[in-house]
Amino acid sequence: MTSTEGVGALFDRWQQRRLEPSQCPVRDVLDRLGDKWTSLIVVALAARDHRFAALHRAIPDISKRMLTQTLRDLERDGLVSRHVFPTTPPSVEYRLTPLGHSMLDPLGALVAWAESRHSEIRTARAVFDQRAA
Amino acid sequence: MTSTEGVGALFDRWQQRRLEPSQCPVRDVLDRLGDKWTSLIVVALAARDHRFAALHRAIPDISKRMLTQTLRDLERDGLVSRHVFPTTPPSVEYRLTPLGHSMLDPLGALVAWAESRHSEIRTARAVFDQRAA
DNA sequence: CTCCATTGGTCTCTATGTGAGACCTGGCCT
DNA sequence: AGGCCAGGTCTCACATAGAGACCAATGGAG
Repeated sequence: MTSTEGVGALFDRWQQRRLEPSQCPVRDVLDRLGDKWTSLIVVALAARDHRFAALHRAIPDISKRMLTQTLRDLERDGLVSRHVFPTTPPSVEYRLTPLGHSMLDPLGALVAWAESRHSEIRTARAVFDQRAA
Repeated sequence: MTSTEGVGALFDRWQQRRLEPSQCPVRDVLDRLGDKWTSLIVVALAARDHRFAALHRAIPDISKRMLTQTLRDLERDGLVSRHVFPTTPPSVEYRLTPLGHSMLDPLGALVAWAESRHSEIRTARAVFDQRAA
């Protein structure tokens, strides 16, 4: 079965379960990727482990508040682990867990899609905006 | 090269380009998937074409406001097409474009990952919440 | 001829989420 | 004693999202 058929079939199963978010793995998981920063942080941590400040430098337009919050959520979901070192001042390193690493293949597929289709999307936007004006 | 290395390498390229969102395909595209409803709508339309009200029934907890807005964004990006039929009252059908269909394979990979890892994530959450309390 | 229901939205108001940036902690160096 | 560092938390202001009333055009019921 292709992924396409798979997604359609999955949708029908959702319908049967009436899309209760707590029952639906996809809602549960895509809602997390469905925030502005999660995937960006995962990709940054895929490249290498990062300390808090380094992560903030890597993704300059996230606020400390959201960085903390997103990291906590990722930690809670078991995708990221947090390691405190007793230096002074204490330093904290964030790493992908094996579970986090297991997400990189599918996420990579999406990223590859994004790269290959980007120009097509930008063209579509330009056409749409042209037509609107 | 594995997707993992691919994602890491991509990250380094982002760093070089300083992550300017308009220059970065991944920001550009993941920001769109990074809203609460886009992927859900794409998956619904993957199963079959939908009219506005049917889509609203399929995803009951989206507001009309956000449904309209998300559909417009998807249309603008060329992932979804809008077809108006001159019935009375006029009916509108939404369909995935070929570009939209091309996203289903990578999206399906992510969905499959979500399904297979869901119980692991739920366990991790329970452990984290336990520890916090 | 009037009244109502229908579809695909838009509008307004409120609630929630996000960002900016000040502040905190506490040990070390000068 | 004063200032610095990392890794946060806190508060306030603003942007975004949700709920639900409202709308326009038409066809059918009475």
